[in-house]
Amino acid sequence: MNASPPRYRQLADLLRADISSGKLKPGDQLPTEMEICASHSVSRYTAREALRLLSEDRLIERRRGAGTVVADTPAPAFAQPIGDFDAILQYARDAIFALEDSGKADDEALAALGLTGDYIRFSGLRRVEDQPPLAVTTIYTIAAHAPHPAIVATLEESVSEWIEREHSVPVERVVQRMEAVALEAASAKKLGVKTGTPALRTIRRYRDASGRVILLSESLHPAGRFAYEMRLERKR
Amino acid sequence: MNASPPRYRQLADLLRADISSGKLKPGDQLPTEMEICASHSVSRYTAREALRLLSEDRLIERRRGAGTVVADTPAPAFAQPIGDFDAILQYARDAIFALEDSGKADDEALAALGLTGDYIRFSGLRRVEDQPPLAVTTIYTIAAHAPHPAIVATLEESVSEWIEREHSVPVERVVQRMEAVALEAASAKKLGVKTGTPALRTIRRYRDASGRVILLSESLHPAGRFAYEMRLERKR
DNA sequence: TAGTGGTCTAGACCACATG
DNA sequence: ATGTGGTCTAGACCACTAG
Repeated sequence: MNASPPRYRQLADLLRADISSGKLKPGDQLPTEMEICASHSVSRYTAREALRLLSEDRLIERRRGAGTVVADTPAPAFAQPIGDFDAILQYARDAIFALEDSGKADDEALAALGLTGDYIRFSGLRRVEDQPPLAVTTIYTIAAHAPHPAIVATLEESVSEWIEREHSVPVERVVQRMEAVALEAASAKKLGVKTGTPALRTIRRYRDASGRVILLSESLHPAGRFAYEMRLERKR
Repeated sequence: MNASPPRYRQLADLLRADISSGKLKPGDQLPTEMEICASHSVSRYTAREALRLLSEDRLIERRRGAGTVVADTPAPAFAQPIGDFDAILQYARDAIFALEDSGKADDEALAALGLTGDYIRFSGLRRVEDQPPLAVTTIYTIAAHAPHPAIVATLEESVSEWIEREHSVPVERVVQRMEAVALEAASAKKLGVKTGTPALRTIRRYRDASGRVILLSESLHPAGRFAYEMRLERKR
């Protein structure tokens, strides 16, 4: 005999059915937590757990003070178990960026990355204590919003977070690109490996609402020191 | 002024530090919820929210009655648990899998990939018309569910989709891992590049509900022919 | 059987969004 | 000013694991 699923899951399934049946369309308000408590005779905890499930599946979006609405993007077959945007910043928080050099970005390098305009370059190493460096990283920030090098050198957060906070320029979109390359001499030397060693090249472009590239980071992770892992769960 | 983060987040960060510093190693027991409540003077809700964060990051595993342990997957400090399922499948749809060889998988190869049991191996090339091959790909499928080679050779969908459909074995979880490697002679030859050429190595493990690996695919994309791109939008 | 994590209730205060 | 979701407390019972 199967035990019946917990109430918050049954409740989530009811709400989910309202969404997938079209009774609730993208943008529509869901009942508030208190309304759900009353209408289904459950405590707020149970209602919140149900809403959390839908939220993890990206079916709804919740905003304090504003309420809960059906998300625009309809349900994919697979859902991301955790918040994608914050997760991408995880690496920036865990591995410190040891600044080695900075200055105005030269036009040739910018052109190779598809950037035009004035950018400031910050070069350094990603590392964790007592370990060989994980990567050489170069960050280009739009000159108008660039922090002072002394600030970057002591930053606890990522540079993109600093810019968002200090200049109130929200990052709307991040595109990350990964490919294999051979390390050129300069990067290889900094990493303590031979020229030509394979490396995972990761480029992230952070754009604001107008599509302008606020920040671009390029990291070169030598073979064996870094692997990028992502996990996908099938949603129920 | 920055508001301080909620207590459950601070608590999660403390526990996270114990794990990434090595004070708690994979397999070690974490304090129980009640111990955390007592030692940090928080309610059980707060302790549980903290543990939930770590659990979502796959840093710990919790079992009713047994307790909480640090997850085996070591130092995922730099393995980012994020993903976009469409992005993963995009590649399988665009590039056909040209089967070249198949047979029983040998134990040595399986062991290197962390697999045990009977698997069938399918080896081939990923390509698009009139282009040099994008990758050498090897697929291992659990023997009990393996399709006949003749079926694989003409498959329009991915092998994992075939297995799901034919055997009603739903894939519950996919983990994809990417890193840089140097190509060994055999793969380099098939791709028409020199031995030692850098390549992006992509391994995907498809698991069913019980955690068993139904299918594993390994692809080697030589430098310059393939880039993996993912796009993240800010919510809220 | 004792102790764990999973579920659930009934309260409370707060930050924030909207009118 | 009102109401929302976010955080937090202090209880409770249950299903399950392990000694």
